[in-house]
Amino acid sequence: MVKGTAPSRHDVRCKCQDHRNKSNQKNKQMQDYIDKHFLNIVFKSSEISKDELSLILPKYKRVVYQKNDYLLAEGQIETKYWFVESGFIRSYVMDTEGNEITVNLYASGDVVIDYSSMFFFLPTRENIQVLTDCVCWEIAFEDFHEMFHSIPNYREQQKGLLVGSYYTLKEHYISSIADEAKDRYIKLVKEKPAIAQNVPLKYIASFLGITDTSLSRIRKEISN
Amino acid sequence: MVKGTAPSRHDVRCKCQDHRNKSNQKNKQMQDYIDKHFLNIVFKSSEISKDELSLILPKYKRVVYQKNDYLLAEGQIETKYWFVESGFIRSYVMDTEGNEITVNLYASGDVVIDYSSMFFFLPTRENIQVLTDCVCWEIAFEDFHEMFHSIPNYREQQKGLLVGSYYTLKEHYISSIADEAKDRYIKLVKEKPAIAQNVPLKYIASFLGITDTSLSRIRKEISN
DNA sequence: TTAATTTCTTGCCATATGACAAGATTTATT
DNA sequence: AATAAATCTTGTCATATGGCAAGAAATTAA
Repeated sequence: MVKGTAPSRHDVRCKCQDHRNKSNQKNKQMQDYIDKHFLNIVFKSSEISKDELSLILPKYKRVVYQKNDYLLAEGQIETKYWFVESGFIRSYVMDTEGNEITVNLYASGDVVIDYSSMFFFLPTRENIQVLTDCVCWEIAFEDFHEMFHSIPNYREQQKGLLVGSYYTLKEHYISSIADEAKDRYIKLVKEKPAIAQNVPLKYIASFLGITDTSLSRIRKEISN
Repeated sequence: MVKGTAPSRHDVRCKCQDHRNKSNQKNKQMQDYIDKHFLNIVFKSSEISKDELSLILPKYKRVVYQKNDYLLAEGQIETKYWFVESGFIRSYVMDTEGNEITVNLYASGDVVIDYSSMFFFLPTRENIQVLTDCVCWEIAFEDFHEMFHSIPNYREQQKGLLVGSYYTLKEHYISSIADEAKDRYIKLVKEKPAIAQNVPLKYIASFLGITDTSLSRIRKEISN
């Protein structure tokens, strides 16, 4: 988690364009760049080769956000998305009475994206706000789109992300119907301990579909 | 809706392979085949051309299911998916106490698919059961996969379906948290009147995350 | 047509969770 | 360090929904 003197998001650009040519020296630099890259972790379980990575990684830009910054606000059209390297992020929508409903909570390794806005060019309903200072890796939709069609392994990997998001959402939804609040909270603590420990209770409660009052009581009950 | 003397699902195969060659006569047949094809409706809002349709449509097979048939049962790996032409379908999972929880209800024009099973080759948690006699258009995963990579317009269209499913699920989930049961039911009646009218109350109730008792009371309240 | 299922409604009571508000505790700001 | 703000806990009471069970209504089977 970056604190205090973190550069503003506008200063931070990855200078990786330089790396893209053929001398051995540069190849070695690229190799090193890939190995040390945070996204190496994200991509390494896919079929994507080193050569492909050298095309893909430079498209991702390291960006630092400061607490309370918005990655996206209601009404905007999403033209990029993010991988979280460090920090915590929430997304929320407003219900008819003006309450903020937490739709998702993100931590290191997660993908932050509003698929429907990005793929359908629709104004988003979601507000995506950084809860602590954050380091993210951002990619523009055009770059994503170009690589999605030109690099089959990237396409498969990204399709996997989308399906994974769908799966996670469905499991969460089913749990919200089938399990009672206490069990949902226990599940969250087990599966996402970092979030359970670092995100304010009211956002977790809303994510679980209950009030902060209820969650506080549940916590008390569990600790006994 | 097909009834009574409907042929069993095993008899029904589309004989469309025959259409794929070049004589004018055959071209005319193909044109006619495309124009009258149910899936023409599904694809016509995409960028897919007639030529591409002549490659795509023959991969979809017309299948008839009879009331209470299962398209997919828990533990199986999904190797195909369906478009619904007519009839009503439910998908459900079992919760820890053995209750059936309706995850989705499908009607004409909908896509029936368990993305996570199909794309990750995982045994599904879902049971997909036909509630009335049904006509569906089935496509095998291999065919989908081949066309997904070889026909960019098809890929975009199918990506759109996936994103659309994600969007629908998210809206439904948000509604389950933000709106009370009565409003959710009213929304269903407005957005999917065919389902509200034709699917037994207990499945609708479960889909809305409440009991049939509650939904019955809500109905009464609304009618007053 | 009659019987057997399935589906839907309704009453009674229990309970999980919400709404509101007051304090306590922790964190941020000056 | 002092003050302010945000976060968390806890009490009281209200209410939406669940669990169970009985009966009515509709659909299906014999």
